Amino acid sequence: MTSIESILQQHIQKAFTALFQKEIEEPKLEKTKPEFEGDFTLVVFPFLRLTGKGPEQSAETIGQYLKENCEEVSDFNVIKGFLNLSIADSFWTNFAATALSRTADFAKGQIGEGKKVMVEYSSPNTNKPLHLGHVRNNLLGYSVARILEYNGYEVIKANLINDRGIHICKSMLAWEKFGNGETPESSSMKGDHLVGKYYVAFDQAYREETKQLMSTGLSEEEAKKQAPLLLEAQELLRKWEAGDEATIATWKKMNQWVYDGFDVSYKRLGVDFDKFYYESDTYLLGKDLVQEGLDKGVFYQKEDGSVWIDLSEYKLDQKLVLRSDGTSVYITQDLGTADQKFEEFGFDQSIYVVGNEQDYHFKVLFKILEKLGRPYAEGMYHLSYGMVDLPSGKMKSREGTVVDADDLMDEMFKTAKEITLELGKTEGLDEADLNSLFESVGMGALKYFLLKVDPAKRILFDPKETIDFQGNTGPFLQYTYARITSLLQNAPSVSVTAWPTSLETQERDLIKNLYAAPQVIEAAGKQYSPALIANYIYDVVKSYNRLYHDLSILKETDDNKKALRLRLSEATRETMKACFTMLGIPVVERM
RNA sequence: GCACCCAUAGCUCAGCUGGAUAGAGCAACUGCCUUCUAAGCAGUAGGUCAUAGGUUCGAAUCCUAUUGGGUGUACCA
Repeated sequence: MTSIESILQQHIQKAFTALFQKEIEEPKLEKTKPEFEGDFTLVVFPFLRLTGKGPEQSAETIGQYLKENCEEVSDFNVIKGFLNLSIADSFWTNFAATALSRTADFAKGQIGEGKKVMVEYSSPNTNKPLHLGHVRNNLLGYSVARILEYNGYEVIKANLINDRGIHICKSMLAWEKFGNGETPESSSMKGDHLVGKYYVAFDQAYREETKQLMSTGLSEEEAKKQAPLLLEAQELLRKWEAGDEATIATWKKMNQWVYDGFDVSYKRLGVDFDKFYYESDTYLLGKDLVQEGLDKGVFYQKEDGSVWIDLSEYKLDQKLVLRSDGTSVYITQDLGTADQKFEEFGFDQSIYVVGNEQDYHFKVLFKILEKLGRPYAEGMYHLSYGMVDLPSGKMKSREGTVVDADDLMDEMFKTAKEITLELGKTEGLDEADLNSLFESVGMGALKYFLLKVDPAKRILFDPKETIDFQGNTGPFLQYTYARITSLLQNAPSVSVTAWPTSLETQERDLIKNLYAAPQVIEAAGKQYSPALIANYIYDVVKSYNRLYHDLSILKETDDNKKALRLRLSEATRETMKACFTMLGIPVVERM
């Protein structure tokens, strides 16, 4: 379908040849501001050199031409240098009659047709439960994957689990020392929380030791390095790397506890994965790339044997890629993992959903891949997002100043329950229906709250203030969805003799919003931004609610008008469903 | 020190590749439920778009500097 914008643009180009004998590039069109008459606006200031006339006169001439030569343009007006064009209602009703009868297809994008993209997200450590920061990551990653799917991509959702290293050894050590064999079963604690408890226990004991050592006259730095607990944890890591049986057994057991816990949280968040990577499998990868880099002259070696890359010409400094003892660092394994992923999936694009504290890391990573001549380097993208902070500052697992993901979801459920029961519209729903309703509304509120803000921005979360359920929120959207559902359930089938030829403002506004769906979905796919979808669907819903409030639908006596409004209701519902799917927000049939 | 990100109403956020009098929601105040779900709709009030320059016919948007907040810059991950 040719968009109305490009129809107008073509006619404007024709107008310039016809009126001024000048060729112009595709002119930019804007949406007309609501306080003016019209649908699209051409700003004529940039063209004054070509027209040789003043702004009003130029606009007037072009407007006249369009009105006469472009059937979609029903009228125009000129204010200063702004040419406001009104699109004929017949165009909008025709759109409602045709494309909106299959909204879900209409809204789908094609930019990803035939392309494969990997989205890596979540990527947790296995020494502690998920917190609000992880929630943002998971929702963002999942939503972006969904958005890309909607744009036609084949999407592989990947999770690279950081299952090895000093942090998990700390939890293991603390559990061995203080745990008395405690298990998730014996403590009836979720496995990830149990392991997290020992991570905190380690830190407390470690601090204690550090303090002790400092009182014997050691500096803080020395004390931190010499604390027996840390040395033991490091020893445990060495044993793990050596493949010590008992150590591996404990490691496997405790990791499994964590996975069992994560499974529950993931399920509740509504996220899933197609492929899991484990750092215990990948942490040795990448060394062959180091050799390749040396051979190609991309890397250089110092006398002590360490290998570096000089990226100072890109303001990225010099970066170590291999230690002098020959062991790899974080970026080494990331290089290797990138290769492995590409070999396995042959993607066109690869997206890493990782917090903005790693901006530098990914710049370096991508630059190295580019310098090594990796064909896929161009398709790499770091979807960087801001931290979720508390009024007191950063969340710190070790210090217990975190908003726990499971607790928060419980909290959301509770609030949703309170509000729902207070409104008292739930008669006829049984226990199971009610619980699923509370869960959907609570999660809808949480997800919309986190996804509606631009990923680049940090989010301030105040645990003392509950997340809103009114206004620009998930529950507001869900409510509108439920209301439309109910309306359509009561709707008779109406036969149309002719679609209306003129529209009410509320109808036209809604249609224009619905019309924009493909553009918004495409933009969200290009920018990897669920926020665009969230803000868009809010606009759609607002315009629908205005129509719902101001105009009657089922009681409309003119069948043609009634049919149009029902069609718009269906289309709104379908558009919402599509957006909800992309955001991972559950739909609610009744609330 | 150097690099990157952010700064819009009391609070939380929109504002597309520069365009008309900067928009929502929350909180405050005011209307609207014998009519399709009031988790709704409508209205009032609230802004020197951090500051100062610059580019432009035109800047919240682009450039430079400054201030404030965050992050990174480890032979940690």
